[in-house]
Amino acid sequence: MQKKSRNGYVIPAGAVCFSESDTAVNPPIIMESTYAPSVIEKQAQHDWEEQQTFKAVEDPQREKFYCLAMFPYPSGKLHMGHVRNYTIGDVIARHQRMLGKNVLQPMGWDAFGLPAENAAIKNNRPPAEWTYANIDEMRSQLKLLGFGYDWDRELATCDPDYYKWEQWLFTRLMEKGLAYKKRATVNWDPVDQTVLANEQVIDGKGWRSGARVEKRDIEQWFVRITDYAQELHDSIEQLDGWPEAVRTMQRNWIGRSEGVEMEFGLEGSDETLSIYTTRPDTLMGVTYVAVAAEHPLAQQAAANNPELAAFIEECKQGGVSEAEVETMEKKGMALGLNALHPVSGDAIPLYTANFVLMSYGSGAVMAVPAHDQRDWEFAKKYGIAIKQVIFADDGSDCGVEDGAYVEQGVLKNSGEFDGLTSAEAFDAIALWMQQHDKGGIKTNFRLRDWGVSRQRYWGCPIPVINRANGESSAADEFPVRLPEDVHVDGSGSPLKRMPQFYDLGNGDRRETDTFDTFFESSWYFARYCSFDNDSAMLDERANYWLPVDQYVGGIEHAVLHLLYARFFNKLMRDEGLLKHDEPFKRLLTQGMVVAETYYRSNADGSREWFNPADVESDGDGFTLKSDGLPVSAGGVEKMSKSKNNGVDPQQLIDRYGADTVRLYTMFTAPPDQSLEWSDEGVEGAYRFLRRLWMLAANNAGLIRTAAASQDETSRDIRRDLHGVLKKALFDYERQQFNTVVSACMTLVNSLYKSDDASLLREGVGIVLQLLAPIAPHISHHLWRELGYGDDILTAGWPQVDEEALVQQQIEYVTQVNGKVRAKVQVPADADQAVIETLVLQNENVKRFIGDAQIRKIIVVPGKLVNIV
RNA sequence: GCCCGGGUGGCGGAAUUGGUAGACGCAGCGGACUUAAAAUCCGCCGGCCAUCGCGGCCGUGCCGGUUCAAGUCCGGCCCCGGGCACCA
Repeated sequence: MQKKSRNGYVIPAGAVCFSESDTAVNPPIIMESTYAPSVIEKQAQHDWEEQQTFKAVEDPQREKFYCLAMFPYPSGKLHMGHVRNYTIGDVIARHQRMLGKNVLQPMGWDAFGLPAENAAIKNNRPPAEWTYANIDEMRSQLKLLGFGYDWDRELATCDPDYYKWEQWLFTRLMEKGLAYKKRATVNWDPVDQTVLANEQVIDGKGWRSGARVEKRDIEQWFVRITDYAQELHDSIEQLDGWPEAVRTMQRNWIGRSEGVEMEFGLEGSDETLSIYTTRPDTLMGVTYVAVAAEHPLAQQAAANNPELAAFIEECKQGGVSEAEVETMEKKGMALGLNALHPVSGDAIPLYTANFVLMSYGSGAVMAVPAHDQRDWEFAKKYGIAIKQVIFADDGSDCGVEDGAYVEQGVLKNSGEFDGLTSAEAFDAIALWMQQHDKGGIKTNFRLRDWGVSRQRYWGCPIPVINRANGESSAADEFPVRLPEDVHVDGSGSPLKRMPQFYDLGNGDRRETDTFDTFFESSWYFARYCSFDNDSAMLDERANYWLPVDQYVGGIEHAVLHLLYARFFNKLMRDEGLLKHDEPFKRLLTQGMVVAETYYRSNADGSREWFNPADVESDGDGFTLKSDGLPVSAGGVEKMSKSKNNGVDPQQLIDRYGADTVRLYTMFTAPPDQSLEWSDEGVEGAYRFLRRLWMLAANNAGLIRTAAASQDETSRDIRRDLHGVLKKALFDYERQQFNTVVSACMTLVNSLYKSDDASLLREGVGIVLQLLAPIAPHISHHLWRELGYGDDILTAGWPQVDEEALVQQQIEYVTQVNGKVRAKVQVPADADQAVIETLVLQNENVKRFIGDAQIRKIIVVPGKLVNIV
């Protein structure tokens, strides 16, 4: 018996809980009455370390499960986004472990990157030092959160033992012709005399100098991802464990299209201009052809046309990002040259335009103003003819006076192609091109080859030697080690000033560019399997663990990182290093962690941002706690240093413990949605864990000595218990952990109403098991303390007792004309006729039917009746 | 500009995928306990109307449609977020 207050509610029993009737046989069971996370978490983590619980060992006899969360960039301290990401991963890993799988969950560091160089400039310390210090800091924070990693496999991409293998692989790609050099456009800061990342271009200006950014072509290394475009496109089909949105984004990014390639003639020349279009049916409506500003034809025409030369110069202004190119004002200028229409032979004016990209296709596009909106606007602006050749086949309005008609239809004004539908014309024109030796059907991809050269220091050196004779050859020793003792001042890569690095004698120079950091993150998932192999990139162990069964990471990686990793997997497969075709079986893209922002505007228009913790509401506005003066709310944004709206996970762990932080991040939003921070919500999560603790502490004696006896009320509670359990197990399967936590709360609430020992033992056990992946420390502790067993992680997974769910009476929601009018109790075994009779006897139902004729009665078995 | 998501109470969210809208939690209000506060426990909690506590009408960003039945499906808009190839 537990102690009860006068009104019948359980009161905390102090440090000693005992079962009065059993004291003679069993000594009182001592259990701490207050929940002290700092103590039990340290103890649980100690137990796991001592038992080597999370050490992963290959075992072909057991079903494996490889669970991976995207490794962090070591930016300083852990932020809430990390906590969320790694909690989701750990919940899945622990769940699978409890299901009996042989689980691998590793952790490492995506350690190369731009921020280390910026920090180096600011602190005047080498990037390596800053990076390794951050890794140490963040590792210890991850450990405090109790994540079940096999730390033996930890890796950092800036470690030569790691990056030497990607250097080696790159030289293999060079041998296979999959890596090549070509000129490509970068952002150039004319003042700082340095290449800028897109992120460093703000409104077309350099972030430090403020100078107008220019486009500049330089020699760079590329990897032929386009050779794999078709396979990367087709195997998206296999990725049925990925969110549909991500598969669509990847498909669109690769951008497979069927079109026609055709040769346009050039007036007064034997040369031709190759043009690709997905709308060959509009061919007879072409009224101009546009080429990129860097196109040889434009350059040529500019030679004796100063006005054109000035325009081409103007096109060089601004950054290279697609968002910038696509949103700027569309401008162009006639070259004074004509192209010749491949079919009619008519002269077509050539223009150069700032929206045509040299790096995409042939750098030339045919323009059909009548049937393309951008072409239409351009034609209106420059007084170019608009010739309609497609008309609606149902005779509906299809004029082009107010805008382009972009639908498919029937051809007119198209000579021999008149009368064909768009689809027929596609084939007819392709055939015509083929017969006249001027082109034909071609599959095109939007995807471009992967430019991997970066003119930066803190990255993996590209293992290439640039020979005195102008040729490039692969390095033959690995690693090509990046010097770590350097001074970074922002004036370009220090490697370019280090002859001891690049000067190989005889005029041979080591390449000073480094790899895109996506290079490192494209294969780390595989290296975890063969982490200690010093003689090969990968080994057989990779074929045991891979593919990754569950990958977890931010939605912002939906295209680039995931596409490059898929590509690298195929490269490694074709190198004979791996067997499987795809690296990630199942993917969970988690949402961002966001919080309210607050600011004051400075005189110069800039904003000073205040942390939400320092702001309070005064009813109709917000004030800063320190001075009581008003601040403005800036809306909910992703937690960031720049908006000063971050919450430090460390402080929360110190105050509430890791279990509360983990529980809160799982409970407050489903994993794939953005999570809005709330301090009160954390308080609520903590309250729940304390409540669970008290339930256990108050009933420890009952639970430990439970006998199998149950009364009637217990049967009802047990039915609910197993109903909720069923839902929770379903939610685990679909990875909706917020409702798993809800289920646990519901269970604890109903268990508080019972003093049936057997029910309490079963119910508390189920709650602990359901909670074990989410709040592992408290579950680990109580499982042992209440005598369920030694280790909850090896105790199996709870099962629904279907017997317990059986009901005598079922409540039918009864609608009249689709509106709920009653809830009627019906025997579980009633047939349709009985259900209808019972339902029609209900007073409220009768009232709403009145003397209306019943047309139809719809019965959804076990649930609902609708009387029409 | 292009591609992909998302809009449900005061707030975070739930609704087993077309079948009771608002589970669970936060905040708030009322009560119990306390000398008091905190903690804890109990109750109420979308809006409007009505009433003995029966009950009714409206309600899931906006407009329209399909259906016995729509938060869920279809068409058209509005707003917010993510990505756009050198941030990671």
